[in-house]
Amino acid sequence: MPTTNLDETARQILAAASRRFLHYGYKKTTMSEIADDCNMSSGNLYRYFPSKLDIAEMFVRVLRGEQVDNLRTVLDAPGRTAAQKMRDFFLLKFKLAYERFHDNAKAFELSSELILERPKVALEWENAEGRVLGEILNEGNADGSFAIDDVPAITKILQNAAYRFTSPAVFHESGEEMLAAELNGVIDLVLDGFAWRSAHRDQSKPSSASSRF
Amino acid sequence: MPTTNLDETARQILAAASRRFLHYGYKKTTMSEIADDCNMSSGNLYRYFPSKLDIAEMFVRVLRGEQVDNLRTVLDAPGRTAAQKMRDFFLLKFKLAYERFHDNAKAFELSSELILERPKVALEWENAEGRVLGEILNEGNADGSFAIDDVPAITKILQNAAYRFTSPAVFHESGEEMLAAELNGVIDLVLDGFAWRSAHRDQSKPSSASSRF
DNA sequence: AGCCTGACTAATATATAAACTGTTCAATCG
DNA sequence: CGATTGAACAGTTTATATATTAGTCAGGCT
Repeated sequence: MPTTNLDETARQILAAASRRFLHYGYKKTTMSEIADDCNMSSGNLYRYFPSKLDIAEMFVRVLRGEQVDNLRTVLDAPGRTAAQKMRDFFLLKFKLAYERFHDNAKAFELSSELILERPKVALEWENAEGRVLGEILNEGNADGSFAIDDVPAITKILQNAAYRFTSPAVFHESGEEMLAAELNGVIDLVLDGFAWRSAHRDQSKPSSASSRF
Repeated sequence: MPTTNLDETARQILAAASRRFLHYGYKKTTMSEIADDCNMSSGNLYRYFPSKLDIAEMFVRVLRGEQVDNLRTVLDAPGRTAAQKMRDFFLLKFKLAYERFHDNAKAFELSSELILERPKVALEWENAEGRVLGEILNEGNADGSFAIDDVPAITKILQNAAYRFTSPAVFHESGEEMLAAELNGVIDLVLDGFAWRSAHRDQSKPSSASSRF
């Protein structure tokens, strides 16, 4: 979600609002303040954004677009296997989330507020990141290191398994290094699961699938 | 944490408080009300519990003790492999957490309040459940179906990977069946990881361990 | 006409006062 | 004398009044 399709004035509003959101928090910045920063009246803001929440949504969309672009660079890293890229992906995602939310109450407030009112935005973001992850899996399939038949399903499973390390609510329990080490442990195990499936791709069904109650 | 080491009066207080906590919520039940239910003065409560929060803590300890006992029954299930028991463990844990917190604001409030003020209790609980899970892993090691060298470490990893399905905050996003299916997907993958490690137990190190950044 | 303004309103948030609750402990009871 | 009480206190929650803010729109400006 780039800012290029936005009006010049809209971009100015967004920039002013963003500055205040991060510095003073979402609830503490008023529409009048944003308007003053842009040398316009508060009423005029509504010619460019339907509501204050939509300004926040656009701000978060831009940030998250940048984050997805950032994650996408993992795909282009030369000399890395698909397995390594998968690990890079999750470690980078964890690092970005940790740095954004840890000891940054303002960013956390903005994110919480938006997700509470606009849950769809969070889903879109997860899907966008899932697409990048899916490309990594496809790459592994193509070079023969993976043997994943249902890439979207496995993408979801991986996101679920790493949830603990991407959920901001939990970042205060442990330090960054500790969490990163535990994330690596999960990834190790998942990769070994892939290795097993790759080695047994011809077999009909994994035995574990029949043992659900 | 059984109630048997408690004074008769303490048990009466705990029972009265528990009823009110679940029916009216933690914050809305007063010490006077609990005392009235027990035909005693509010001051007398403090001869049996240091504070209101300690009553809540004891209540949760009892509940969680029962839950751990419940999970432990998975261990005694006859004719189930260690892998099946591991799946049973997590599906049961998920089901218990879901049923307790989904559409039960009072239980959720009590749990949140306690964990906010007494984070240690949550850790103890996680460790107690981890011990049960560890026994399952040991069983798999003993019968040769697993090949886990560091059982406590793998226990932690499994708990991390299943975090999404045990964290009450997230239970409103999807339905129970959907979440259970996704949990099964994670367990499938983890079990395949175990299978791989079991088949390669003689090798020196997994290749994935050297690719961390 | 097409933008833009700023007073206006309903709704939300803040500040203040009143009421209540967790906890203590000197006095009372058995 | 140990067990129990309930008034008293400090801290918190709730209720109320006041102020601010998001969003609207009739009118002014270019």
